[in-house]
Amino acid sequence: MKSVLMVAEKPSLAASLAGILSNGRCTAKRGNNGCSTHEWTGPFRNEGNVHFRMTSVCGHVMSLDFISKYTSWDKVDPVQLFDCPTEKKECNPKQQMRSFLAHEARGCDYLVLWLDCDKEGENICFEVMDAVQHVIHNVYSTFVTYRAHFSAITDKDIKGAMESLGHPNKNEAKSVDARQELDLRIGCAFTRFQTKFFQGRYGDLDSSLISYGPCQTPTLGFCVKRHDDIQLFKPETFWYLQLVAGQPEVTLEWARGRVFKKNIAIMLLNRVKEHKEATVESVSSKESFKSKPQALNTVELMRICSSGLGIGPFQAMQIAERLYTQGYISYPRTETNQYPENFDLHAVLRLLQPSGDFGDEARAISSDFQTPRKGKDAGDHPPITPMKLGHRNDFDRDTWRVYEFICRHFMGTISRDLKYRTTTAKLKVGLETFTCTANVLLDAGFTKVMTWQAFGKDEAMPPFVQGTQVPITDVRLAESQTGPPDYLTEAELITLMEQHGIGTDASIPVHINNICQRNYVKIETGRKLIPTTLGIVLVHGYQKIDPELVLPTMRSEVERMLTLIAKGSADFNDVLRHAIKIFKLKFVYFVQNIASMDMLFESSFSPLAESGKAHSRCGKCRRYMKYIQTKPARLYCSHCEDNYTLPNGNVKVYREFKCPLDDFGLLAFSTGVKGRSFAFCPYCYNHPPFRDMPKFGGCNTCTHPTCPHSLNTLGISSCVECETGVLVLDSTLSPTWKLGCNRCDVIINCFKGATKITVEENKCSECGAQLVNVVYKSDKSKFKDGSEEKSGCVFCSSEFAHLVEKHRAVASRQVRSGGPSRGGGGGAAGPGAGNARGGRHGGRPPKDKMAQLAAYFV
DNA sequence: GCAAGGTC
Repeated sequence: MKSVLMVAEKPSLAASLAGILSNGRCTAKRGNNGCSTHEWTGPFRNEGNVHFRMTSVCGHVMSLDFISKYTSWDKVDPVQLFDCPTEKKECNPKQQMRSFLAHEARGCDYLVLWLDCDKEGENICFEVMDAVQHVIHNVYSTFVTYRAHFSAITDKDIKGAMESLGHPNKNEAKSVDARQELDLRIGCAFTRFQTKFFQGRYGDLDSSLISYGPCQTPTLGFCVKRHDDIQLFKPETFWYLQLVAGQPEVTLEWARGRVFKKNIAIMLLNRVKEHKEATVESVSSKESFKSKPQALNTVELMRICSSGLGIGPFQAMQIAERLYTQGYISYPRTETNQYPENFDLHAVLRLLQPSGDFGDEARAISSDFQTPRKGKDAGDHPPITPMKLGHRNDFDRDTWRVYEFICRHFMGTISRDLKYRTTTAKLKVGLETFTCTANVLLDAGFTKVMTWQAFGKDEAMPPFVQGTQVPITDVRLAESQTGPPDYLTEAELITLMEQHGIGTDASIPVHINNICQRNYVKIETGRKLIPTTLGIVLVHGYQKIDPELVLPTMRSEVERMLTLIAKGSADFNDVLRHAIKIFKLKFVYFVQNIASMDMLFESSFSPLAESGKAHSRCGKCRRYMKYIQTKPARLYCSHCEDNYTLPNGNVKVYREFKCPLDDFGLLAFSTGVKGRSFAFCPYCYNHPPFRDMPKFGGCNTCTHPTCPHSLNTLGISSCVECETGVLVLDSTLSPTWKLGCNRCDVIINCFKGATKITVEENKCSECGAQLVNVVYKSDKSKFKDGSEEKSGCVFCSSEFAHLVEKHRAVASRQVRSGGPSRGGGGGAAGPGAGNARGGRHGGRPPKDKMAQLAAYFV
């Protein structure tokens, strides 16, 4: 018996297709990459019975990238990315999709491709064929490989597709290859160039990546456009007449709406004032409808989640994905908003009826079932509908809200339209016309279940009778101003993206998420998108250099060229070469004129030279803080609007270290090689986290139990001179090392050139100081026996004696007792070992470190 | 460290 391999785009679809094609009689076996294989026996074309094996991929198998030589941002000029070689790599090497497919293809004579019926699906067809070409004989032959064309996952459609198999479309697949290559080259070239150009110039750019992309940049463009409209808006004053008449009194609307010239308004007012009565010219009423919704597709789901539920599209899709994998809703990524012909709407309605939350509505609708509206059938997946009844307690709050919305929306689509009556009265005063309208609800229709769209209160109207006179109670001139538009809402942005073909249902939330994460826009209350300074400056910069770079039409122009490839009317290589040439020219021009964008950056951000080298991140918002060197020296976080006082002296960023308490980037303070130095957290320095830590203290006064920079971890012994200080290892200047007192100016330089020094748990049996472990590079060892590593006591170990010197910090205040006798006057003489041990020379022995710490806690 | 497109 012959065998047929069939491949779908995702595991869930493979299962559905196998179920339909085998009439529910297939076996299933789960692969270790999440893809299942289903098997059964049945007839195939004119082969009689064959063995079917149906499996799937997980979206694309391959993705495009530059060859490894061009991955370096430092060694490669971005302009090279327009011509350099690319290669296809497996999207997810861990999945081993290619070898999985090859394995499943063993022994198969035919290949039937069930990928989604769009260009991406066509492209994946060829990825699958490539993966199995060495296993299935003649896989590129039209007698071996077939393509199923289906537009809905229904019995009829799927079995029909099996009866009329076609062939994969090479041109459509190639158009996707071209799109991938263009996006890669253009996006990466611009992104690398911009990032490298601006990153090194400004200290307070709050994004580590200044990205450009053919979808994300126009998306940002929409947000900035609205911002500019608001900024450029000039309010205009206008005037209008308000007429009060009738019994009960109503304020009527002026048919002219408003006028922008005051003297004209006054003239018209005076003419009206000549009359004491208004004439009822007509009273008419008509029935109006508000249509029930169309079946739900992805974009509409995202829009309503954002505008109605306050859940962003990215999160909404994550929730929808989870609801789908748990079987509560149908596949959530679809453009189609029309139910398939034989879709069993009643079955869905039946499963909702037992619900305690909307079961009443479900039952009411089932006895008053209405045919749903027609919409668009994109041929991908059926609309999003409930598949299983869920209960409030099954989900977290937002998941329930999304699920409940999907259920209620479904019921809305098979409800009646909302019906209301509008009554309009037209009153005439001289030549001026005034109207009064009142709406009265006749049938709530779908709003009974979609309660958030409910009709407002019924409106009343005085009993105006045509042809009669009505006394005018009052007429006055009102003044008002035109207002600016509001910022773009997320729902509006989604609509704009959809209209301009920016992104797809699956990628729209990703693009919006991107421009938020890159700090180009912020989402404020009401899910409005407010562009940041960075976002505004970027878009304005493009507009100065090459406005096309930010126009949504740029994407559609590329898509138009790609369609030529897909239709077979243009050659793949010609189109690609042409498009790359254009964008390379644009890129070169952009690079040449980057100064005009830089001017905008200059006026919005602080050049790095001015803001000093020390710029560390704020622990609250993770943005870089401004280093203000003018006294008093401080760090300023412009986002949080907080200031942090700094010690006077040299302040540098202390590598990548962060304070474990507040996430602020650690800094290193020093007054020179021979002066004091310590690590500190700018937040703790101003707001000590522990009672025993002094204000304006460094990490060497912090009693955090585990932080690798704290007094607890790096303390060695009590100070050899002052009463309360502790000598703490300072590694901020390594490979220069010192023990510094955290209270006075005592400094013990030691172990110069060591690569690593760690403070050990154990104490010296003689003086009680913590032991240290010192490591030198093998060829740089300073130990007399040449060994690389030794543990011992800084004060007592003879092997350490020649590596430890003691002196007082230079250019600092006099310490209390002083005395040149101590420790041989700061020379290299026996590191105060004498005073540390004996105390006979007036010094005290170093106390037990933990006892010292305990004293701190009191 | 980069794009956009699938899907999980």
